Amino acid sequence: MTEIIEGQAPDPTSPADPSAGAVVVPDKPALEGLEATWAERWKADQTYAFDRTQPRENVYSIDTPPPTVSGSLHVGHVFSYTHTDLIARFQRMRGKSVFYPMGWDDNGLPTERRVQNYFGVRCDPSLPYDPDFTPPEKPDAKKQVPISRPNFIALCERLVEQDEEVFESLWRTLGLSVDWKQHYTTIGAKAQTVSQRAFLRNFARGEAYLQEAPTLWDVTFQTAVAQAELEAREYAGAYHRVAFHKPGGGVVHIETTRPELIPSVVALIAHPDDERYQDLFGTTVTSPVFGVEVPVLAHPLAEIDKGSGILMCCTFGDLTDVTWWRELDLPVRTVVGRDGRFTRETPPWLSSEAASTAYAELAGKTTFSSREAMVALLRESGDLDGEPKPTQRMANFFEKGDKPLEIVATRQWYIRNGGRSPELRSELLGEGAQITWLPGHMKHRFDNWVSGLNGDWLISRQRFFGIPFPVWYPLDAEGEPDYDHPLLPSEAELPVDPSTDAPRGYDESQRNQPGGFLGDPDVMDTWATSSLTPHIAGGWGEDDDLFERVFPMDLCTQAHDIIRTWLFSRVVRAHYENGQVPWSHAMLSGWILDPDRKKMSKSKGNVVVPTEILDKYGADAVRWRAALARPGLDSPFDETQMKVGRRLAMKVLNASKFVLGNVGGTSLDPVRVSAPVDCALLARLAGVVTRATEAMEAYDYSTALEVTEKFFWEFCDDYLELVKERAYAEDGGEPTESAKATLTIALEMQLRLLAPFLPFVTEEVWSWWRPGSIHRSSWPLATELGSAAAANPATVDAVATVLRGVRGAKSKAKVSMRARLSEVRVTGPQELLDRVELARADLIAVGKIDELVLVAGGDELQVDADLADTDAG
RNA sequence: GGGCGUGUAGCUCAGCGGUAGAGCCCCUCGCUUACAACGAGGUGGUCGGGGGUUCGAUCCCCUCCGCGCCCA
Repeated sequence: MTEIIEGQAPDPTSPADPSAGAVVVPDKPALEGLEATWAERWKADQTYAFDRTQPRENVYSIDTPPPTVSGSLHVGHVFSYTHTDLIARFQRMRGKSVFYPMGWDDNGLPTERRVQNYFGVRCDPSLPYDPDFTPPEKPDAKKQVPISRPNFIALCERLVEQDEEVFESLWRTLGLSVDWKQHYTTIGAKAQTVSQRAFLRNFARGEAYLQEAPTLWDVTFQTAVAQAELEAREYAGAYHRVAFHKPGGGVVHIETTRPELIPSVVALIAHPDDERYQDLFGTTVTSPVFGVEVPVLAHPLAEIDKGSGILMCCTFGDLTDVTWWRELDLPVRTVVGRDGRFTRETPPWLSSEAASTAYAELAGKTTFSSREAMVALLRESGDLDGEPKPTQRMANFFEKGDKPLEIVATRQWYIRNGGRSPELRSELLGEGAQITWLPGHMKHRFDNWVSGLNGDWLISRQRFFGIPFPVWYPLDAEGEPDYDHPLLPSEAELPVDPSTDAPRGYDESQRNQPGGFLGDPDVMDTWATSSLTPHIAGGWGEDDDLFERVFPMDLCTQAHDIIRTWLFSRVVRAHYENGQVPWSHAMLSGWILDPDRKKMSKSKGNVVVPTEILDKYGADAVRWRAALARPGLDSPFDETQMKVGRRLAMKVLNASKFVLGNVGGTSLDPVRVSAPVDCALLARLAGVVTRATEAMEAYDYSTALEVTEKFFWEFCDDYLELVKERAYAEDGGEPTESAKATLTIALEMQLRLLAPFLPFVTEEVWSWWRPGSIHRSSWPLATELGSAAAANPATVDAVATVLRGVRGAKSKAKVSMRARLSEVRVTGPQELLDRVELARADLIAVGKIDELVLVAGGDELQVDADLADTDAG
């Protein structure tokens, strides 16, 4: 008996060994329990271990999205991760050493909130690290204990570990062929070091910079928000028609949805072509209530046909205000603070008695309350024309927030992403063109996003749970920070946390002291970390030998909604760090929609929990359904489809039981295949192998499954039925041996074709008589079949047509398939009749036909049958 | 408003220049020694509407309509 060493594919072209060991076929094969059995075995055997001794050309490496561990997974995730696994398994069977790591995204807001609630703590970066800290025994969400950032991160890691176990178990049940030894997290020391090192290099090369500028600000989360995190939503508001006063008397009306910002007005603006305001351009007007003098200016972004055509620019009400501020060189007049409330102190430009009295009505209020107060003031002064008219306006929201974003001037870290540089934009578009997009049209989304960028990538967040910036600022004698000369660690010192570590040359006692230092309190945005997943997973800077074997990667897979974030940001970082794209292929999966074609989301309550569906139908069935969803196409979730996948898995078990158990097929030697119809079947199979292989090579897993599955059902329904009698014959000699060998060869090859899709059931059957794991065996080649497949596959069709005709006749006569037929007449062109003749004996036996007559005539095969008398009626 | 995609049997989807396909659903029959949580057979469509190119269009071009996503 031949032992096959793991990792070494059996050589199917060698003469089949009849001694391939005992065939053990269960009496009643079942799908239940296969996931548990094989997931455990694969883990123990390290079936999917990455062989890092292989050179780059023998490696296939994959960058797959690290799931947010504090979130929950739904069927959509299960589908798209399956798509990745189909490719991974195919490449592994093609002989590649597959680098398929799994990461956990435990960085960012969702985890932060979960830790706060779970442990009853909150992060206060100003506190020192307490090595002996233990969280409160009875967490009280209302009395959260303040702790240092390192303590907070330690708790996050503790919690995340539990989440990760649940996730890993789900992925193992689903059969993802991940190498679990390669796993990483986005908050761990490795990710911190990589993120900080990349940041230091970006800074050294001038790609990262610190700037005080108007920033989109979420008042709920108290943090800056990047362009990629915006979501435009309809927001109920009202147009207020408000009078500004001309110097010589008379008024000009503007319409605004945000009258509360009148105290911060810096100009009125109309379109340069707007006839109505030509006389006003270059003059000044005074604001109602506050009496502040502002210029009337012209700018093409003002829309002539919207409202009165003229509007007020406040710094800052929206992003257009930022453009005007920049392009028209306007002053900054900030009234809304970071907490979303109007500043308590009266701003200097409102120093007149009337203005400061009026402002007192707004100070300290939320934008909502101050709007009411402002409207009252306008009514009082008579500057509100008519009543506010309700409207829906589009406002920018943080995708996780529920209040419209404000714009405040803050100091933030940015990475240049082309938003302010046409040259860089075109370089990045050029990088996008290097990637093979699957499907191709997804490139447009990338191009559109890059072309539409209007500012650099804001990477700092005023949060706690994230990767800190490795930066301190020296404090001068007055205790004022010098932001122009940040203190940086060396790469060897990484990772650092400036909230607890002191910069080189200082000690902890100098923290926040005049002449001392100040740690940068901010953390990196979660995308700033995950933009480096190929580097984190690939050991960049720590294990360069590994990195060179896996980078640039072959494939990135993800859903299409994060092209603008995750995909784009990785292109930016690899462009800077490696001067190339991070992967050659990007495969975008669609979404799973609920039956009403709405995207599944937790808030809608239409999420299908993956564990339920896996329990109910089995992993192979769920994977089968996932494989039907082609790259980039959304597909509605339909449970009835899972049943079809389950039936296929069941059929694999039963057909295998027939071939290996009942018929007792063992030989894989194509030389034993002699009957013409058997050769034709193998010829057809050779064609299937070729087409399935081409499809898989083109990442078209759906087509590969389709052609394989179609053949499999025909194999079961037609061929297997046709040769049943011959295969069962006890002293059938060569014809029987031919049938048995054909059945066995075809089954074995089909198992390998199906292995990426149905890893559990194919492995189960493989284990009945083949050594090793099917997942380390080789992807089939048409040439394995040799001359046995050198026949015309059309014979299979001709014979199957007759077989179906015979069945149809019996079905029409409403008799059992076992009923005898006294005579069957087949008419058709001679060429086809010759093919039917090749399987005469099989047809007679399986159809229980007394006499089979072939009559030339007509263009296609027609079958007529007479029932034998005994069975008629 | 701009961009991308999509509209084929009741449902989910293939096909993309040469007489409409699959699975599910539905109907009928059948327990035949792989499979009754099964098998066999069958019904079902003016390929979104309208123009055009072509000997011929579901497929190519134009236009309109519906739906989805991305960006304004």
